[in-house]
Amino acid sequence: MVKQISSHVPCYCAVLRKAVRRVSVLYDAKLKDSGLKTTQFSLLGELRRHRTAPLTMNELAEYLVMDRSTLGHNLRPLLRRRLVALKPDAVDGRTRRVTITARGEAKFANAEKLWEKAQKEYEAVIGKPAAVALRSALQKLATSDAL
Amino acid sequence: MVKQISSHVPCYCAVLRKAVRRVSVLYDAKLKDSGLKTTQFSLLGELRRHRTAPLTMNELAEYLVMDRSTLGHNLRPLLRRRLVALKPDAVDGRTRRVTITARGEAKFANAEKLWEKAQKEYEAVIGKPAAVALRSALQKLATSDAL
DNA sequence: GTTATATTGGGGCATATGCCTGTATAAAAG
DNA sequence: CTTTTATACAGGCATATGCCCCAATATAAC
Repeated sequence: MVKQISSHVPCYCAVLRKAVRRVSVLYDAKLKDSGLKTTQFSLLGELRRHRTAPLTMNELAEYLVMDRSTLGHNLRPLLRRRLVALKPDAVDGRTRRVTITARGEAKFANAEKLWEKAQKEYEAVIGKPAAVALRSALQKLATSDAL
Repeated sequence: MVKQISSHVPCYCAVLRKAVRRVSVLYDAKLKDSGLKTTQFSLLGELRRHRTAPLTMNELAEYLVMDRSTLGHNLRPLLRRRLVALKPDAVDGRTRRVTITARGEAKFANAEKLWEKAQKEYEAVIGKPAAVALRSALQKLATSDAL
């Protein structure tokens, strides 16, 4: 893209959404050859982080700051491709625990290299200190109880 | 929501997306009674800002930092509800200029009151100075040529 | 134990987002 | 003037997002 013009909009949400569109395009482009979208990459990453004690869908949704039904929808393509699996819980018949498969692990490892390039490019644009500070502010925002 | 837990994820994009989910829920909830989603409200606002000289779809997409096809999709529900209109350009047969209708203006004016409450609540959560600084950083990010 | 309440997740609906491809129109090349 | 190239937009495809309502299961109240 060239010579980006945009109104100076007062809406906090609108500006946030503009930024996420722009940044998502960057990350999705970098991840393209891996066959994963940014959301899918993040989802697999979260599962990887909880390999030893798989989360229920509710827990996973909370970690991802995502609606339960959204998580369900996002899991479907990954289930179809056997990158993740659902295991019925031993004690609670309602819950299913979400795990990353070996295929998923492999896919993630491959995508991680491309993701690092996206991270570097993002940092190059706004500067690493600013990037880290911004991420910290957004993390706080994303996990604020008060909202 | 209560007691939000979330991993400390290194991906700038993932955290940005988490934040946008969370904030969008707040704004959409506030705007609910207006019958407009946040994106629709922003879209109408942008049209309103250019009332006197309606933009082409390409121009509008650029202002919104949004893909052209995404804009087309987002316009469809608004066209259906007669909140916006497309006028063929006088000189260029390919372009269509997007305008907000009287109905759209009325809808926007009503939604604006609710939007202000969302803004206030958002500011209350993270503090007004932080909110303004964050918006400024995100605006820069959204409109950076380098990306 | 039976009933009431709460939790877990699924399915349907609508919008949001962007890619790729095609079509129509305009502008440039010759 | 015809051909080529560039631009503007539409449509199909897939994922992303969240709401609502519902069924199944579990827990609490009695």
